[in-house]
Amino acid sequence: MTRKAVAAKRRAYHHGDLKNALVVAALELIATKGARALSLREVARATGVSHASTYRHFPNKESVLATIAEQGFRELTQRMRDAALQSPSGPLQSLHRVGLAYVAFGVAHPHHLQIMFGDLITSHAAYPSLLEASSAAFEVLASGVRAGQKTGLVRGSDERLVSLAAWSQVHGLALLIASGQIPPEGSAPLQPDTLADAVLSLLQTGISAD
Amino acid sequence: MTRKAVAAKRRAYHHGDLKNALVVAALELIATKGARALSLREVARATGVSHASTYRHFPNKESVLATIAEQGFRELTQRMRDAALQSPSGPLQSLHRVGLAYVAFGVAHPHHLQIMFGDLITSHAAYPSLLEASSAAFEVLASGVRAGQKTGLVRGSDERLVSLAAWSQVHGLALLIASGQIPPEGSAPLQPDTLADAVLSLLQTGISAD
DNA sequence: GAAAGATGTGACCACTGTCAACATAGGGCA
DNA sequence: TGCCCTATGTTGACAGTGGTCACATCTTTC
Repeated sequence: MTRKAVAAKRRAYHHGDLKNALVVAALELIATKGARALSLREVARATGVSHASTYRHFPNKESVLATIAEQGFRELTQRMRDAALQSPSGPLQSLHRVGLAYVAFGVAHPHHLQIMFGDLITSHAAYPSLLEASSAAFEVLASGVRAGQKTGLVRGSDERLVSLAAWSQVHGLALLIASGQIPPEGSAPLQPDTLADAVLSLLQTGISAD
Repeated sequence: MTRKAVAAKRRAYHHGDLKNALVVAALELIATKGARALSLREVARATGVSHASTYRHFPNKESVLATIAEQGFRELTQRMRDAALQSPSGPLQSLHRVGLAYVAFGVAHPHHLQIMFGDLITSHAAYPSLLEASSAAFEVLASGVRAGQKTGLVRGSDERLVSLAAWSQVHGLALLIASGQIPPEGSAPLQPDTLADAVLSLLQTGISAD
């Protein structure tokens, strides 16, 4: 056992991995109380550390959120990539699954979505790696569209427009579900995945080549 | 001139219409500094009134935001209704225009959109009139879909699903544009309305009957 | 014209993000 | 081995916030 490990065990003055510990604690708090209610002091408290120690690892609160948002984009990208590759049965089906993965992510992590797309982070441009992570996510969708267009299965005018349509559809649906805005009128309450499947089918019809 | 008016003129102890004045001031501040940065004390300061007076008219900060959100939904509803009625050239065109109106609203009032759909308001259910206002907005879209289905121009299985698809599309697009997430790659930067028009055409193709 | 209710005020509380001065631990060099 | 330097953590302070209270002042009603 190294010196460091021993020190860590008896809750040493130096934590050893505070930066990560803080992010983890922040995620837990966000999961229970929402992103907006997050306070750095509470995060520090939960980590068993003084309130100012945060500032040795992050310049400010926003940058903590930016870190979390970036992680969110990376996980979203991963989920979409996995969905795209799983049983490669053609570009359209692949795109459909990517969309489902996006919605599923949003439903599973509504708070993450809020941080990623809300206004908690004033300017994404201030965090290059965040920007890069979000572009990577968008790129999964865009490349799916390109593949579809290459095989002639997806309408071909402008890749950006079709990608954006798909992105909007999936993004809007995820947000509406995640924020509980879908009106549950009627006898049978609609399940998120059923709903997503149906909605994405309509999208698919729209973007398919004639 | 009434007593009240005279009193108002010399900045009386009693304001006369503080509730509205506060909302107006809040809107101005939000327009310049964003919804998240809004503080009740600043609103009170801008209105020339003590910070505690706010609490004679609103139980808390959230309810101020709820009022603003409600106003937003009412204006959105109005815009969509106007768009639907303008030159009645068939259900599909009408729906298309409603969608454009939605996106236009979002682009014009991104902060409003944030308040209406963000997590600034913890539970919409706590504000019945807000809930009613948002339902009214959704209803404009839904009734457009119904009209399309009645004339056989829109796919007919489940009205809710088609409405939701349209809502998602338009909502997602508005949010992506309003939050500046659309990647401006390429030589020609896409204009919001051009973009919305193109995306909504794809949606239209998707929901049209074969 | 007085009592009752509505509306505005200032003092106060607990809490927040952030900063500066200080404390301590660990790694590199003698 | 021992010492210094730097990275990391702490304490204490500041201004600003949402919210409540007792109190002041105005309006309405009888």
